[in-house]
Amino acid sequence: MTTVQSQTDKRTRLIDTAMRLAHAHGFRETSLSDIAETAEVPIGNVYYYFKTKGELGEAVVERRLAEFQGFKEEMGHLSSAKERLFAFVDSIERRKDQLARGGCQWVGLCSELRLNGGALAAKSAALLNAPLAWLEEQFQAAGHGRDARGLAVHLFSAFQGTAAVAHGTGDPELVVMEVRRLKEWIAALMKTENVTTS
Amino acid sequence: MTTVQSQTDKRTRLIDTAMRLAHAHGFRETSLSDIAETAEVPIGNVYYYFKTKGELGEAVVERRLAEFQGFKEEMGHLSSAKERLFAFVDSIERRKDQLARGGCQWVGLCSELRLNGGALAAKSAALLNAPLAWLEEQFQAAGHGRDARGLAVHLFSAFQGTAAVAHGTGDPELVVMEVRRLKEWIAALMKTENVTTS
DNA sequence: GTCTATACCGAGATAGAC
DNA sequence: GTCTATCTCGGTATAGAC
Repeated sequence: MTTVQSQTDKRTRLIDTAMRLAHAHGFRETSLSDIAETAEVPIGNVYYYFKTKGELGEAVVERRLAEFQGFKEEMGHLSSAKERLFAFVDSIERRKDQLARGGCQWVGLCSELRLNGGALAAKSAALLNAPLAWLEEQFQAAGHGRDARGLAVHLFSAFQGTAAVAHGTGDPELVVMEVRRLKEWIAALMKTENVTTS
Repeated sequence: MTTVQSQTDKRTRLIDTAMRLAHAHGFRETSLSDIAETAEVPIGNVYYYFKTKGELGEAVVERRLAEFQGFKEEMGHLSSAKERLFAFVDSIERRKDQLARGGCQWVGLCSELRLNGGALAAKSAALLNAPLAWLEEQFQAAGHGRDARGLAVHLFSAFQGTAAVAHGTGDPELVVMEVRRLKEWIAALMKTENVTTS
């Protein structure tokens, strides 16, 4: 049992560390040695858990996707789509420092791995599409079925752009400014045609 | 004279190629061999023009900055800030395919080189700040001095986000959708307090 | 000024001892 | 299952012939 646990511990530690370092410096920029050293796992031992670096990358993508799944479930407790949209925006503000330091942890990874081609590229596209699809559902549920896709793209773009600019300037306060604007936008939109719950 | 010209030609070709490949695959991902081969300059010869890869990177940044300077000058022909803001947005739409393929050529480079530290990082920050400052001036000139900075950040963020999402999905039509939205936003804003020319 | 050959290093990956 | 030693390759950079 101890053995099994220490196995999963190491594996988990490797993924965690890879996730953190990849967010800070980019995945390709991060060497396996860096990851192993930071995770306190002997360098060569990494290959016991992951056959290639790409496989570790997949694990990181899956972890990020799971992260978003977790977010969705939290949102499930809220009763209206409007509340969920506000909660989404709030979650952006809560991560302002993280965003200013390394950009968006989902789309940053996605656009980086996109070039790799193969299974990784395909899988990483979900990092973009999952949040987009979820936002689209919310707008639909909020009675904006007509251009739910457009609204979702707009909100998500605004989020991405804010992350990019905050990262570029290193200023987390820009996130706060933009979040306020986004909230006003959602509020105005919801007044237009306020329909239903869930 | 022929000799001198072929020198500058090679140097120029190297920068051009580096710029193109860096936009497509990222600067660090692009090897000097790739650049030299594509530019049809012998590999080792690169070091006659640039002592290090970083120096070539600087040249690329400078070229991108010059590109934006050129844009500013074109905009100078327009008589009102409002027109210039619309022209900015139009220029985004014109580059939709480029954006869908490789993201924003300014900020993409900036955020990539940011990690490098040193002179390159400092210089590349201008890729973000120059457009931001210019947008701020336009909003000021258009009579929105109060929150010109906020408006500039908003517009530029929207641009960046659109580029990121279009790149992630590979769909240039998202740019068109967002551009329409941005134009409406500017138009509404200008009605609010329409003041002056230049 | 131009180009070739090569040194050098760090990264990913493997073999195999324990 | 765990870890060390090592191979290989590709990239930056240099020395030096022409």
